[in-house]
Amino acid sequence: MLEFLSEHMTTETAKKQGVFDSVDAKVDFVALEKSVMDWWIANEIPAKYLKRNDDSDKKFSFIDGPITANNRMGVHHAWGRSYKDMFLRFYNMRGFKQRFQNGFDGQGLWVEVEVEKENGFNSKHDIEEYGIEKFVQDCKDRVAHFGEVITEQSKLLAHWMDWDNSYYTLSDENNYTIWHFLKVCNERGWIYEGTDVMPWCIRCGTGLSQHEIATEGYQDVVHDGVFVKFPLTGRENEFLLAWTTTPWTLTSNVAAAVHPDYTYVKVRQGEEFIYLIKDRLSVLEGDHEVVEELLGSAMLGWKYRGPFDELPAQEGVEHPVIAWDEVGKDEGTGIVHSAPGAGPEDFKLGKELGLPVIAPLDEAGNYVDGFGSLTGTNVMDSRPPIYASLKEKGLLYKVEDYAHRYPYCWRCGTELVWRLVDEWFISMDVLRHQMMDVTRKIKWVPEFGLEREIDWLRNMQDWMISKKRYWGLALPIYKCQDCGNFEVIGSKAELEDRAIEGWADFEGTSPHKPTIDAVKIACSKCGETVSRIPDVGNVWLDAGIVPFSTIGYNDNKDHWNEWFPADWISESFPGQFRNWFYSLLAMSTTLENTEPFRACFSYALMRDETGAEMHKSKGNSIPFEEAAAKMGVDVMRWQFARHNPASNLNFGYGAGDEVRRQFFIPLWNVYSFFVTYANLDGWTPDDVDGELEVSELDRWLLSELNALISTVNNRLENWRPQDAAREIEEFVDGLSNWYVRRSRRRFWKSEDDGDKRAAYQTLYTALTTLTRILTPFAPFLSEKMYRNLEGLRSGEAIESVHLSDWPEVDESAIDEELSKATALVRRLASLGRSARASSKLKVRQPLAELIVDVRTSEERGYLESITPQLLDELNVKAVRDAGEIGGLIKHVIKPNLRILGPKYGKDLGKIRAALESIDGAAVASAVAAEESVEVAGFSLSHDELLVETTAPDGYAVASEGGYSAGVSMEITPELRAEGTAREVIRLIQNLRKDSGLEISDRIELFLSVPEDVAASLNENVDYVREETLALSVTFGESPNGAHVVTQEINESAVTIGIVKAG
RNA sequence: GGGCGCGUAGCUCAGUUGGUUAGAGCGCCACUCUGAUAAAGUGGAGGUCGGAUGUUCGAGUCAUCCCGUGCCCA
Repeated sequence: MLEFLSEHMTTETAKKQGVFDSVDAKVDFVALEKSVMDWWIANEIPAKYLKRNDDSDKKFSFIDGPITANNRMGVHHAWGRSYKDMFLRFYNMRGFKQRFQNGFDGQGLWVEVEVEKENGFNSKHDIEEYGIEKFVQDCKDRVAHFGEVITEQSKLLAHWMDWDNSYYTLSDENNYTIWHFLKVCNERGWIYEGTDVMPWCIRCGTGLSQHEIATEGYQDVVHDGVFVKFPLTGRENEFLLAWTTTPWTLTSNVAAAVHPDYTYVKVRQGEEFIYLIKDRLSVLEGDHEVVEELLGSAMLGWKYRGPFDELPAQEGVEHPVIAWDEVGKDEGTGIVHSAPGAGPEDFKLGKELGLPVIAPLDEAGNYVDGFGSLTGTNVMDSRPPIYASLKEKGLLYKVEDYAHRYPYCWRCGTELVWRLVDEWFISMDVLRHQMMDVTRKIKWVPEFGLEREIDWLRNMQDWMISKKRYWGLALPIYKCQDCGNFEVIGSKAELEDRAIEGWADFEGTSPHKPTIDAVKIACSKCGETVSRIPDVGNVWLDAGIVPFSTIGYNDNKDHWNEWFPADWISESFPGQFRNWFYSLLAMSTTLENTEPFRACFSYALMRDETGAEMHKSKGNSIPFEEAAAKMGVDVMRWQFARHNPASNLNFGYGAGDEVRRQFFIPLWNVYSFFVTYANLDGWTPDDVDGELEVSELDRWLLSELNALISTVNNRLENWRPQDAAREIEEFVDGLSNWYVRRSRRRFWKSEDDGDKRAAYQTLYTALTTLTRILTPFAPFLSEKMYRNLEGLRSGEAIESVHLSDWPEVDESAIDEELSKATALVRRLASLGRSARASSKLKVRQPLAELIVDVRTSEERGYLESITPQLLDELNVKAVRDAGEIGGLIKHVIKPNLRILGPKYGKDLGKIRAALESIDGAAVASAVAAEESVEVAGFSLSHDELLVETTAPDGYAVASEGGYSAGVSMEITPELRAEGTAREVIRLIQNLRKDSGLEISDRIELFLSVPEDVAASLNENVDYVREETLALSVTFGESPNGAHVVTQEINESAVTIGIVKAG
């Protein structure tokens, strides 16, 4: 057994000044991060990092998806920003030149809504009263403010971007580049003004595009389901029973739709006859009698009196029964009230049939003229008067609750209505197919992103690009009120060229409302003075153009060619397939017919730790700064990095603590261990004199290290950070729980020999290499370790790990055989411990032998080389291969399926059956002799069979996956004595420690023990002295002043005293 | 109604081209180690891998259908 202390490692050696700053075994990661951050700032490391590869020929082009600068950023943003920072760091350390440009999104309704809230506005009227110019300025100010806030927050995350050069989607360049895009669309004939019934927010006073209400715009609510009687003309006392969930639209009823192929019934209730679909008879109240069945087609062409025929708006309208295939029989009455001015399907149907359109609402949701007493009242208040009117006319059959999903305004939460409006669109007829081709050229991560995007493109309608608001892209569409011609202006210069008035007022301002609207042009068809349409643009135009606007598409084509397309973009996927990814694709396809990015990395949603949605109002959301201050940024980033991005992330402090305890603390312990002993020994990395005795353990660690670099490279290159992080975790586990544990005595021992120097050299190499691999994931800790291990030591060293090079793989260091052999030792050692545990025999008690069984002859071949490690790990005196023990044990022969399967196919069944009853011992010896065996008429070679063995009686065995380890349970007197000695040594070591002795202090040892224990100790007295640094061993009472402890060992009371020697 | 995911231990998840007896962490209980020590390790209990059928010598893995769930669309 090695002694771990000696002369020269006495007090004076311990005091020798080490080259590394001492490392506290306890660590406060948050405080550590603060000090690293301060050092970065003081030494301008981020700035140096950004410039690191300015002269490189290799480029990595990242286009940032702009974050909305409308509020503070939250932890869910930190997730995405951590990915961005991670991959950019990886490529920076590998020498790729980058732009590091962050983006802020700033135009659109979301900003308007917040500014309205700040000012207490409730409607567009309030804004107009306040003044559009002031309002727009407030919006700009808000974006500038939150741009700064998010910048500062991001810096806390160690998100290193070129913060002074962030782009804003509200910039002139961005807006004018969109103009160019729109002009190109118009040149291809894709831009048109359409009239349609659109979802409309009466608070915001604007329509919403399909992109905006899909999915997250819906809420589950309960509305009134209203059953209304429509009196049939020419059929006395006969009524259609219609059904609607939007009673306000009854005022605009024009027709009633039935399904021509479904069966309807005529029902008598009292004096009246009611028609409805047969399947929905259950909706009727009270007694009824079916008097007739008829097909829906039989009802076509019937006329009825509308429920609000008295209104001027209804004057002259005839109400027919019409056919519609979409009529369902699962809800309502199978008779659908149709109002082409207030429902999208109704509008489409009405258009086909040439029905009149009655549009009841203005932009604030008030009834327009022609609706009698309803005129001027709001749609949201319309239920009571409408029900009252229907009752009065005897048409209201009943009202009941109806639960359904209904669209709401995604910004302000107001219930939407359907309104007939004129909006501007980009036709997708041609573009959609071109976009699909472009989409297929891109690498989507996760892969199903491709299908999602294609699916959206296949189904999406034309892109509605107009919005009747104030703050946003000024759509450069000029429509002549005289001749109806419209033109799209493609640049500022073109506008100046075409301007016939107002240019002087506009010049010097940004292209926003209201200043842009001072400029008028002359109609190219009729010469009339033409104004811009008042609408602003869809916000996804703003974000979609950035691969053009931010890298010089208009004014520096060389630069643009250098950086376009992006190598990589990254964003959260819910929503982005129809938003940012979509608009990027649309604009790049239109302008260049090519992909705007080569790889798209996307990730799911952040939830709280229990998997619930995070909401400020629910109190389960975590502010970013709080998370940074409580769990630390590295822990947060690691939690992000190790997660599978395709599934939702349950984020929280519990998970963070797990990361800290499972990963960071063991890593820190290794680092702390290294620094402690290197300092104690005065070891430095420059300590290169003398031979190194590189051990197998050293070679193993370096092999694992180089394999790790290679794997991490591969995983990150393929956008799989979670795999990279887990590989690193595996490595750190091996480093901590195998390399360091197995190497401890090499560091403790006295001689300054080649073996010890090799251990230091190896561990140092592993740690310094690991710091670099960790850098993209845990930028603070890696810097801290790097500074101490390398940066502080020499003026020539690169000052920051973030400026250092990513490690190269040394293929020659990778030894797969050794890696497999070591994996086998670890596995067998683990099984051996398991066997010991089941036998209740402590590791401290030496045992005579370990019998191991492995699965393949390849593994059998490793046994000799790993035996010393097994002896040491499991405290046994011998290791035996179960295959050599012949008749003592039972053999089970199994087919090696991986070889036999492809070779024998169906015959494998026969072989298996034969093996069930074969003579195991005979086959085992044949296999051991590498002879072939006859089985079921087939000649199988030794490597086509697997021999499994079980240990004999008297052994405790553990097995798993074809591996077994058994320890002999028989304890001889000699083994017992040694075990006892070990117990006593442990007691002495504890006592030394509790008594405050230095590691290297010598002691006088006094033992007051029963006779049998004394005998055991006498047999092992040299061992006891070496291990405990005892100069003398005395059996008897301890002198006064000795440190004393009494404890029971193997049912005997033992009293030990120690006195520090000399 | 259609498209795309997901479904593996009580919970959260891993499982690379199909291969022998499916793993980890957390939680619970017990134990071990004790000069990395407010760390670490080992064991126990816990799985018909959502279900069925098929392909195959062999299916957690591939195919089809069904169930549940989520997202996207109608």
